[in-house]
Amino acid sequence: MGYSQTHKAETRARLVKLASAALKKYGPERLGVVELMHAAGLTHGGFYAHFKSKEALLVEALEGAFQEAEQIYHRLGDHLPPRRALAKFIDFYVSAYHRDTPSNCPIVTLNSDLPRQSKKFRATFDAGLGRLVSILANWIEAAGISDSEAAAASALSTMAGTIAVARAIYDKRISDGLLAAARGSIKTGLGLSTAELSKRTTSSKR
Amino acid sequence: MGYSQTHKAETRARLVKLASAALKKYGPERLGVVELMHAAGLTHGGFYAHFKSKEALLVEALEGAFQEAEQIYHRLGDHLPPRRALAKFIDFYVSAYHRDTPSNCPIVTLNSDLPRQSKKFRATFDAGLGRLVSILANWIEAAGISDSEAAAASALSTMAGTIAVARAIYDKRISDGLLAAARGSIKTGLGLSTAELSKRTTSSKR
DNA sequence: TGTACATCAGTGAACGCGCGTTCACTGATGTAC
DNA sequence: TGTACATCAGTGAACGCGCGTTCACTGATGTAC
Repeated sequence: MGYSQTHKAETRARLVKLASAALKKYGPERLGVVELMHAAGLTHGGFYAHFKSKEALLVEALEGAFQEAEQIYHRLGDHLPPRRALAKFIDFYVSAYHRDTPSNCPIVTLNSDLPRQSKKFRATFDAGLGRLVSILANWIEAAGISDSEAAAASALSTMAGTIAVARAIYDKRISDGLLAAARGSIKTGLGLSTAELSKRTTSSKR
Repeated sequence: MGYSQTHKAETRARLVKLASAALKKYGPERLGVVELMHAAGLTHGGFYAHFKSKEALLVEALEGAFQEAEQIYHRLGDHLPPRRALAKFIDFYVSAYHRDTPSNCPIVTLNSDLPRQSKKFRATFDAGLGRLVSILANWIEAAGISDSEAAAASALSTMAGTIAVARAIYDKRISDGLLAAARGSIKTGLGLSTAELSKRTTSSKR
């Protein structure tokens, strides 16, 4: 009866994925239903066969964005001793590459949009943020640093703020200096030794 | 001829001030011309007697927001030795009070909105941010810390990011822990001694 | 001092556009016989 | 195997609403005489 059973689910998944990228790039306000459907090769009317409303899509897209981030975090830190993982993560996150790649971390794009979003959206953000913090907190705890949850939250918000502000600065020299200073400051704040401080991974340069 | 010469200028100044507060509270998208004029006790049609467009208003409102911030920074740090000024500023900025007071710092509210705004708006933000960074950099330099400009930019973006994320977290205990951890981390990053670390000013509590 | 006039800040109805949402319809696909 | 039928993902015109902007008008205020 009708299309194959998987067809609709596939289209839906594609929409969520596209929306997730658009959300991180443009924010909730500028993510348009018409544009999204066009990007998926469909017309806008079909949208409501998949989602109850734009808001429902936003929540799913945000959830997807956080899940993707979790995967990246895990892939980045797995099979590394915790202090190495932390240093690598900081170098990866607080990088010129991340600054210049808009569709990346939901925290950076959305933090100042949040107070204006729906309760469900904010709750999803809250939960997703908590999961990312936990990943960092695990490394921090394993590295023998006390109060790991607060330290992780502090480190992550710090990094997100740095990227957001770095994107606002025209002068690339100043912006690069900001990034370097932030990397150093965050590592020092976590008590990472200068050995790890100077360590550079490939993903941190690009 | 017509109204007194100062009347129009006064109305205009009032509009800019109201817009500045609304901008910090709601962001550029949600700042409505109709609402603004109503808040000023006028009707929306009169708006264009004062401003060429909404965008022109936004730029002036943002400039006003930064000038206000500059004054606050100066008032806070003047007549204090630089290390004390720095510590006081960090305690003031990274506080529960600041987290719970939305219409305060343009950096926190606007950082993630910026990529979607006009070039003029972004340039105004860039310039304003630079001025705030300079104020911090002066204290940092006077405190004998090297690379003061980058350190100041790093500290400020860190603080703004912390507040933005803290606002997104529902659980106040976690959020408070984040703030405390961030204060410590920023101070450590700037090499402020534990003496200054434990120092508390009245404005930091509230 | 009083009156006619000119100015222009502010009014409020109306317009246009973007955008989320609705809805009657279509046509490709799978099922029943 | 082939034909009639039912389903439903997707179509595209249309609607409604918010919001920035325009514009003909008003009426309070200051100037000229």
